[in-house]
Amino acid sequence: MTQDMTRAPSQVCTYRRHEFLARADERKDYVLRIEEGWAAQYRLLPDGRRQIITLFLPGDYCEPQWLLQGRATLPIVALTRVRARMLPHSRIQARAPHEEDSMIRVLDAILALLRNREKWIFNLGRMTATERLCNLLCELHSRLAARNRVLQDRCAMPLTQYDFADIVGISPVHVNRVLQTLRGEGLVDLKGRWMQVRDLVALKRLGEVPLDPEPRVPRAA
Amino acid sequence: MTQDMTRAPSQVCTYRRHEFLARADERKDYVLRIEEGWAAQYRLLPDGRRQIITLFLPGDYCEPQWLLQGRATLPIVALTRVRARMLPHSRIQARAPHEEDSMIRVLDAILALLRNREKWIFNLGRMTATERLCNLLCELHSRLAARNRVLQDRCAMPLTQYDFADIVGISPVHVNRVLQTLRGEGLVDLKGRWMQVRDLVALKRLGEVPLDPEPRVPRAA
DNA sequence: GACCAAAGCCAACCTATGTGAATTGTCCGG
DNA sequence: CCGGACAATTCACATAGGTTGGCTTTGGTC
Repeated sequence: MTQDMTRAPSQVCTYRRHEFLARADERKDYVLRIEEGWAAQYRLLPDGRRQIITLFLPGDYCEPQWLLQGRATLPIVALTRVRARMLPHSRIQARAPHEEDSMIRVLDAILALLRNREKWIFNLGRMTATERLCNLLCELHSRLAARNRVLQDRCAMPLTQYDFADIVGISPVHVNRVLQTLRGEGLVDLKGRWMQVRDLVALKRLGEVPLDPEPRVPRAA
Repeated sequence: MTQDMTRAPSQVCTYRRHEFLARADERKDYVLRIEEGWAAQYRLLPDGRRQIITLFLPGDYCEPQWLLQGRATLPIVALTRVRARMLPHSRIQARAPHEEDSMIRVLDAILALLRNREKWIFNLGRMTATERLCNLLCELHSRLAARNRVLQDRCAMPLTQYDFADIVGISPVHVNRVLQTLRGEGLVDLKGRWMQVRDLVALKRLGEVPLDPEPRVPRAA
């Protein structure tokens, strides 16, 4: 029987914290799907200034563009231990249109990235430190919730305050100041690799996150 | 003879300054290719803060994503009088792979946008006002040069200082201050809708733009 | 050629955020 | 239980860039 690319088990790989999932300009004939752990894509200036451009969370495709450009542009580093599945381009192309890991799904992921970057260009250009941080926390909360990784307002939060700083474009010291106030006002509690969201509505308001419409009761179970 | 979509003349449309090429969430079954004039995509907060996310210059596809998502996300406004060619999705799909306005060309444009946004997230997050402005001026200079719109270090520059402010995420007043110094130091001269680049190398250095390798002499003419 | 709006310019003052450097807390491996 | 490394916290001080408001120049239109 000939090999069925669409069904062949794909390879799983793991990375330790601080290990690279990609280096700048490296050739890539696959796309990763993160199964566990967090990773970050960043850009660095010789004088040490660092900006994180993209965060990859469990369930995310890690660099869907690799499918179209065949190479990485920026380095990607593991922020925690990471387990990821390697999806060779050939395998993705062989998938039927609406299956898991099909071409369409990956293209959708590219569009989602594009829109997320619209948001961050706005945040970095026009919002205050507090607004940016609140916005980030809301984004993380909702992305984790979408993957069923929020329980009772609590979720894992592996980012250090330095990581936060490099995402929202402020100094680590100021991250600390802002988090203190948010904690003091009873909005969120960040402690020991965990985040507890105490007042999501207020957090969204501060972060200029559009409130989503009242969830309607689902028709049937 | 049946109609040849790939050859049928596409419609040209024009917009006056401040007219919309797109509004948020509008359906789009075409992509524009700008022939003349500048346009900007932006995001606005109710309190008036505005951030320009993308600039469209002559030769650019205006919102290549429309091909994949069938709708606009953010408004796009003409910064000058604009002339653009409407490329219906069907026409793009009918094109042979490496022809003008083919699927591949449009996908490439999407990838280019994605990379440009990596750059701007970095700029907004980690660079100073002066660096951002210099970087922007270099970007514009090279994009215009690529379309043969730079003559003797001079090119048209329709952006107002307010526009600059909304691109690099600072106040109009500060744009003015920075431009004065750049002018004073003999790097660039911005005056009356024109830009004259007096010292491109220094400008790139200030803008943290990687210097490109010495242009090699082409093999043959 | 006069008029008006928009764009550019300027100065005084103010504040959000950065910097540097020291202190404390936490967790992990031996 | 101890030491080391990394993360969080604090404080004093510095500064880039924001804000307000007024004035001037430019350019397009009647």
